[in-house]
Amino acid sequence: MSVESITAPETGKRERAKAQNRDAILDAARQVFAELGYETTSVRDIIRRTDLASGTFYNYFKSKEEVYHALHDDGIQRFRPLLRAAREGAHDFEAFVRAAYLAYFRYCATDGAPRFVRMQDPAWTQVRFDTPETRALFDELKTYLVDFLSSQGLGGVDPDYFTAGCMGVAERLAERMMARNDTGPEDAADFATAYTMGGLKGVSA
Amino acid sequence: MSVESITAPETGKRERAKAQNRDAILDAARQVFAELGYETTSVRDIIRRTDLASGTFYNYFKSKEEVYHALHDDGIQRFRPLLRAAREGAHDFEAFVRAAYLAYFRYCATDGAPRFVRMQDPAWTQVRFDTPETRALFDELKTYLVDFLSSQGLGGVDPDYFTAGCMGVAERLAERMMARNDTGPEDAADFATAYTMGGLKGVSA
Amino acid sequence: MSVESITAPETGKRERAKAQNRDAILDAARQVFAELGYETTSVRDIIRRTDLASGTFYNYFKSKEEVYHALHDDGIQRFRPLLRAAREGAHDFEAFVRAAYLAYFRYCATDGAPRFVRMQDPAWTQVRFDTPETRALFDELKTYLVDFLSSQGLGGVDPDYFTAGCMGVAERLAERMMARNDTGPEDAADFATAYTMGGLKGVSA
Amino acid sequence: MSVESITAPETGKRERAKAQNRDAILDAARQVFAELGYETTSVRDIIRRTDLASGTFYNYFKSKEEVYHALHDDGIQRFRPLLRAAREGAHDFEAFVRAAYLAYFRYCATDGAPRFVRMQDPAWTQVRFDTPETRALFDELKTYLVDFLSSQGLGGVDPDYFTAGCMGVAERLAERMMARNDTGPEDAADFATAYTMGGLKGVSA
DNA sequence: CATGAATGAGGTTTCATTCAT
DNA sequence: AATGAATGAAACCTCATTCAT
Repeated sequence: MSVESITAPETGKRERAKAQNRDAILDAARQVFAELGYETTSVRDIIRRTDLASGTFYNYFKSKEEVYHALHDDGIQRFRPLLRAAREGAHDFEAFVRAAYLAYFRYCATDGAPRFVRMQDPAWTQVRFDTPETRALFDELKTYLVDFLSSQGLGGVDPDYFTAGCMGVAERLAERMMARNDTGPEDAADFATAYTMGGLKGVSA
Repeated sequence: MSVESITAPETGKRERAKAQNRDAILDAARQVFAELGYETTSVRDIIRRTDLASGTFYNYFKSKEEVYHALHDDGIQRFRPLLRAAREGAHDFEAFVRAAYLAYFRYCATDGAPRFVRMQDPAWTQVRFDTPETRALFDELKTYLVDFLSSQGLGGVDPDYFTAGCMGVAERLAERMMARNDTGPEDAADFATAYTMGGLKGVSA
Repeated sequence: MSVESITAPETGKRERAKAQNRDAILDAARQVFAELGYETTSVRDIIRRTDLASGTFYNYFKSKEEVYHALHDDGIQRFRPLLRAAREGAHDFEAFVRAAYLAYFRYCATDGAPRFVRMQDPAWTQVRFDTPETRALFDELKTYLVDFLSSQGLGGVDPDYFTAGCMGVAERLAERMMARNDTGPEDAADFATAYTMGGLKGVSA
Repeated sequence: MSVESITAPETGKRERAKAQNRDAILDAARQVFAELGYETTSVRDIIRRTDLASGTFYNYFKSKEEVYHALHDDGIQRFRPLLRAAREGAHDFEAFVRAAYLAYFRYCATDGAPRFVRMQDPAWTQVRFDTPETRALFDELKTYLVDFLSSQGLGGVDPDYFTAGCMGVAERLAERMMARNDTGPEDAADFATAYTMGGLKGVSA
């Protein structure tokens, strides 16, 4: 019996299989949501993409909504460290803003469908849930922004609206960035940073 | 009662009935979508809210998606004249931006339905379709912005990103505005305008 | 337009079809319950015996239990007039008792499975629900018995126990009668009447 | 105790554990059947009430039906010695009848489980299986009754019907006894004995 | 022997849509 | 044009049972 098996007695085959299955379901769900859209996707569609049996789905998730949330929250949990790193690496406001936007656009470009979009003619469907994770991300960003603002004597700016404005810019630019071929995360981050720092004056400079 | 109704009473009644039925379905759909969310709502849920029979639905719409689009596009069609009016009444860029934001926030405040949102604990679901109408609105806004920008010698600004940024700001601020009690369309329009014109410098001025 | 259509405008094809379908489901259910037993039977088993589609079942009944009740209550409703007739035709207690037992045993012998019994090796299952109809039958019988008892100055007999005893005799004898080949409703009614009137003394007389 | 239990102390423990597990399952089943009714209960419901794993169930029973039978037959096996005792303690027919009824009503009052009844509003469901045990009980009772009858020169009484009548009276009175608050096993036994010995004449005496 | 996750058949139920009235 | 019952595909989900650990 190895030391390993003492320190991690729970990591037997069964546990590994469980984690693998859960991940297999999440992966399949990510794909199917991206292809069919959230609404059109059924639980069957998801499990058909795995080599698991239908009943197995219900050992891991209660419903399609629950997988969606898990996926969504996973996404946010992967992004939050990036945001935190942007915060920690940045020593002035503009550097933070740029790093945060860049992190987000890169994340969107590389990470599987951050928003599950059915990109088929004639319509795509986008579903957004407001979960605790979503709100926590919003709040984390707000905190960072407020810190910088108050350190610069800009306490008068409405922090809620400012945070919302930044997120709106990020979301919509990400959407355009991914629809276009002539531009990537760096361009988008440059634009978004200029817009956020100086508005029209910033972007036209 | 008009002459028409005497000579051909059936026709007038019928036509009125037809329009009434269509409207009844749309009204019911608006309510139900708002209550249950788009996904959860079924055609049955919609017709149950009217005093029509299930089959009658199909005399007016082919599917739930079609009603949704009709509702959505109706919303956009109600908004576009407002945007055009903002354009026509404005003689400089900032005046246009302000008027456009104000029109949008007022529209959201009074006609909350276009973004069928289920605001139930603990999550809301927002579904957005990308329809020709949606794209036409985006393009109309882009045209207006480009006109102003080029008239000011700012042709170097990426019009697609700029439009996207403005719409992102509008959408997210609208969301916050409706969630908060301490602020309304005017405040939101002031903030959005300042953000769009001058970014952080604008909003902190 | 005939007089008929005025007096019975509701009796169109549709109404007739509805009644037929309901009956078809009940008939199928009666058969299947008798063959498979209540527990083993599924809603699918029932509709498979009809030429209706699966969904149609749910236009008529909410569940297997509901069909069962309908069937059960139907049975009781068919029996109650027989009991009432026994009461009305009888001028003394013993005549009533005999007529009632005979009606019951005949009813059991002819009417489709009054109790749904799976008579297969190695076990049968008998399910009994206690519904308002069941209780109403018990109460009706009790009323008749009490009337006769009090008219004979036998008010001291516990009417609840007496009624229960008679029903117990009826049920168990019916069961035996149907399991045996050497005896029929008349014999069973004779025996039950003798038992009820005079107990051991009665039956051995 | 054998040498075995010294050299292999595990065996004793294991055997005890085995018996305990079996009993745990039976106890859980008794509860769940009583609460949910036979049909509604699933094997999962039963094992969830124990601290055993689902697979363990199948080391002891093949199916829900088998547990049910075990429980049912257990009940009958607990009752049969009481019936035999009634027989052995009684020196005339009436004494036997009274002792048997009393034993049954007491048994029902204390050991309600044998007739797994779900007494929920508005209906209860009673399931009865006809097993070899059930038939053996019927036959044992019939034997005793026949013995007494023939010893009294009453061979002409139909023993099958007579036994059935007695059992019907017992079952139905037990049901009423348990539903009522004003009466107990002794009253019920008195009534049943009077009914069985003298019918209406008996109970009104 | 106990465990408990995986299995997948099959049950329940909903629902968009059709079509006879 | 309105009705609303019938349809049956297909969704959801449960469950008894197996079997690797």
